[in-house]
Amino acid sequence: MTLSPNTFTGEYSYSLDSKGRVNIPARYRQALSTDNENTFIATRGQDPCVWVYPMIEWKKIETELRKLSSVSGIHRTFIRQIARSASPSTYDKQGRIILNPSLISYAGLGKEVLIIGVFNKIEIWNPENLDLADKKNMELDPNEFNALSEKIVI
Amino acid sequence: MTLSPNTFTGEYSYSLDSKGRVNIPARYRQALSTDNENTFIATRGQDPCVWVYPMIEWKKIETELRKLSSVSGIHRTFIRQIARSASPSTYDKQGRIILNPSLISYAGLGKEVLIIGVFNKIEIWNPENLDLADKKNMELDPNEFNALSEKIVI
DNA sequence: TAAGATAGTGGGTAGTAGTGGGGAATTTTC
DNA sequence: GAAAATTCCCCACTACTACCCACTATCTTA
Repeated sequence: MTLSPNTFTGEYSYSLDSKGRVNIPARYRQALSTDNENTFIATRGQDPCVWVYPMIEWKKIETELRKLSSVSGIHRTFIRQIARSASPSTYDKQGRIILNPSLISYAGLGKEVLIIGVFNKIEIWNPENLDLADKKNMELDPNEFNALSEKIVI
Repeated sequence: MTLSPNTFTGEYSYSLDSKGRVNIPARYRQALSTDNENTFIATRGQDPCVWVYPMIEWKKIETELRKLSSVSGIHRTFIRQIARSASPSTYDKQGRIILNPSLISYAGLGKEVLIIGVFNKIEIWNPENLDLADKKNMELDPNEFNALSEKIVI
């Protein structure tokens, strides 16, 4: 049973092999609509992790970025930062995508990785980094966190 | 797997040989639609790098530039800068294009170059220059960068 | 509970991609 | 018109990647 198409939730512990391959959880693959052609785009997260978008979700971001004019230097830098780390990957017969070395080192991934579904995208973490990042974000902004809980009813 | 035709993302480290040849990453060549006839146009980037456009993308830019009035000196200079250094290059059997010496020196390219796909064009960088340019742009306008990330990347 | 199906992991291999260099063809110079 | 220089095309070597297969563990179903 899956929720809406291209929506991911839940947490999985998988392994990254010596060739840079990670399995996409079967649940997530089943949630992927066919127009994605079994393809994801992996890119740098804003936290130290890898963000994985279904292809059609990524294209929405791309469309937004294309609207930005290249006249200003900061726009060019912004677009470049996002584009340079983005690489499409179609999963193989076993359901794995390939992460390129630069993404692996950015997220500090080792053999054991944590895969988390965050609605429209998937995050891939080194389990240790996740704890650190969460703690850090909480400490930085405890009020913000409380404000959010009041705003959003779960 | 490639995204839409004539769309490039990702980052590659390749070498510029003694004859001024650089490889176009296989991924990018595969993304090139056939009406480009294996041809790119290389020109000066607005940052200190080489911009490489698929032929048909370049033609669009050319028509845009034609529309710009040549009344103002700034316009004339802008158009001249882009036009004078633009040169077409069809890639050889091994997938390489040739960069002319003036472009190489403009971008300060050495043996090792960084190739970045920025959606509608490809950028060729000296890795050191890229860091500098990004830092410079960030310092000029740090707030705008954050504003953009909040608006666009979800 | 047993058997079949599905999911995750690991490794081998053929084909492709990247790099360097040689030689033919063309252009330039004296 | 010949020699030199430059450009362009082709070939060969190496390394890597994408694909395929096999094994094990887990889940499902009868």
